[in-house]
Amino acid sequence: MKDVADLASVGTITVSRVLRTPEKVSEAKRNRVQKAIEQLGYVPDNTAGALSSNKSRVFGAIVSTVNDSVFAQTLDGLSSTLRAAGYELLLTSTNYDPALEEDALRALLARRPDGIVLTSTSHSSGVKNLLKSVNIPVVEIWQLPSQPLDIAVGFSNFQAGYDMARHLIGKGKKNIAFIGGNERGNDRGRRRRDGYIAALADAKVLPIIWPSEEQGSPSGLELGAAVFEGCLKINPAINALMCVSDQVAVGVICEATRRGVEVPSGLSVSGFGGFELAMSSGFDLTTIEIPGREIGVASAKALLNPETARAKKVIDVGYTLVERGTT
Amino acid sequence: MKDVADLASVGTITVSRVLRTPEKVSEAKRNRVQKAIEQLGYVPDNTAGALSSNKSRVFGAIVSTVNDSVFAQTLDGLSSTLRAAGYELLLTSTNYDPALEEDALRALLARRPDGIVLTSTSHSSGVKNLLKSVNIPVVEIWQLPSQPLDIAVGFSNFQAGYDMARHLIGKGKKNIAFIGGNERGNDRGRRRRDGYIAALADAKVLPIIWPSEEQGSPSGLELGAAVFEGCLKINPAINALMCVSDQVAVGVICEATRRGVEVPSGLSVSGFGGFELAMSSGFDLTTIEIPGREIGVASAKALLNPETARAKKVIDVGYTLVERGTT
DNA sequence: TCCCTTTTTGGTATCGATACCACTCTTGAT
DNA sequence: ATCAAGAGTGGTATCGATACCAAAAAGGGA
Repeated sequence: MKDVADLASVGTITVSRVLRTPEKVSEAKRNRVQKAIEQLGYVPDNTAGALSSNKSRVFGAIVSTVNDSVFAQTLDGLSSTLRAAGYELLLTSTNYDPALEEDALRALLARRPDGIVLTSTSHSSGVKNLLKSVNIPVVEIWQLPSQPLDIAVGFSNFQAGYDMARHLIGKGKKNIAFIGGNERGNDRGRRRRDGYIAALADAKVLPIIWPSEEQGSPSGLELGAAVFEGCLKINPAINALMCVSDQVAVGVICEATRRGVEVPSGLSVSGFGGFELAMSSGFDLTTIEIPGREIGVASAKALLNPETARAKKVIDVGYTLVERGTT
Repeated sequence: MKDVADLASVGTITVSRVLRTPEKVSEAKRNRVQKAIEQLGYVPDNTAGALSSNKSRVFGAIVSTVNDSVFAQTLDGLSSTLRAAGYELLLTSTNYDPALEEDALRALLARRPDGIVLTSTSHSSGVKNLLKSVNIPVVEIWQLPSQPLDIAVGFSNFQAGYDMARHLIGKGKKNIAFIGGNERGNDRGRRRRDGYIAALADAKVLPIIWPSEEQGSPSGLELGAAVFEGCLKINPAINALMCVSDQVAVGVICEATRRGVEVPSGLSVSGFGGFELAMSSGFDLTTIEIPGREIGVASAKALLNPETARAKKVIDVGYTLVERGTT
């Protein structure tokens, strides 16, 4: 920076201002500085800037996994929006192990981020204390806790489950089973199921849940395929399956096609997520579409503008029940 | 840090050593320092450390998209391995726009990473110059360029395409079409196609490629479904489809099931990628499995240990042709 | 013309860690 | 007992930017 300043015959502070607040520098000097920067191939050192200004221009994110297409969309929206504003994203994944969260957080905080994004629901007291002590914006995403730590961006899984169940009931189906959602640590799926239970209770219909909590089960597509040997064999009266995810629903549909079961006349199937899988014309799946990318974008805005976001506390991005051919 | 040092009655430098090189501090002082750290809830400031030691303990990654499940696995492997070694990952996505790469790189370099991971193939001269001037390890992943900038970790798309085509030929299929892989900027798909072409040439069979370069086309699952109205209508003799990706292959299989076309007796189908989609018992798809996570892990090791990695220059993680029921 | 306000500019201290060097204290061999 | 080698420890300068303050330059009204 000194070199640039010398070449442009200005003080170092003026170079700094050209980069951070160019409007405060006269046009003549600004141009001279910019030319010098280009000529020397100068790349500013943000670590030094972070130290002196106490602003790192970096945000940290702790996700349970990157390995999920809707999470990926969220990350994408988050990262693009932050980058457009001159910030970067420091990414850490806990691989669904809540015990790693505190370690991961500590490591992130050592990099002095200007804000943190968390995807997990419940936090250890160590995590809460750490977050309290640093006093930076914290955004919890993908769910709407009743007591957000700071700011929350997401949608109501319960309400979405409720709406989908009502949709199936409205189609005249009386024997509706809920498939999946009993994995450890996946309380988003559990809330969808709770919504389903509530909707059926309101309609005075008994809920059917498969697999039960106790039994271990395959997941994703395989679970969908297993439904025919499990759930439907036990209770052949079932004529609608409300699946915890699109993957499960696609598994059901593929297996139904193979067995010659007509969808939706013989069996209605609904999914959840709005992955590419479901949107594709190949399956024509009725599902709940979640604006994954928008969650990322809204979180980024909340981080960049914590005061306005804190006024709302909870930002509901909503969801869309998309009715297609499988119900 | 001063506070910790005072509380433990040692010099600040000893506190630093307890954190970075604990083996160089006597056990008594080390314990005292660690107690003081805990008592004060001290979280070290890495931005300051980065400034003085010229080591940020952060690596940068520029990916074309996070929104792809195998890329996601790679990121996962990368991030976990780095974190286990006390490093973090600064993630940037270019959304498949090569023009953004230089901007993204400049922004990353401002954070003084200890190394960079790139996923794109070809780089502008601006990018090359920037990378040359900083003198840190650079790892290009997911392909094996003949002239790597520094270190490359990946596998040969060409060879994989060649092998799969040979597999289909070995199954006695004579009219094998290659489906997809003509998207702009996706030269990995193109190399698979080149491998296919080479294998057919060796076997003295004419290649059939659909859709052609010129025509726009849907992608993923939809492309697979469209094959029946496009490719197979034009040339009904085709009895094997080698798809550029698992998504396309699954689209083909679903549509085939719907139309009552028997797989593999009437039509063989192969995929590429080894996504969850393909591995699931629901489809039983013959495919090339790519060790996505391993690419991430190997890249992390290369970054952490650039000297040994540079000795190899190119690290081939290979792939596996998994023969299942669709061929 | 002069004085006051506003804009533009630069010097210096500072952020919090580590590098470098110098020093003390062990330990073991002669 | 003496010395050399090595382990353990601390003081001080330093990394490269920005904050803070002060000063200079520019504009504007009387």
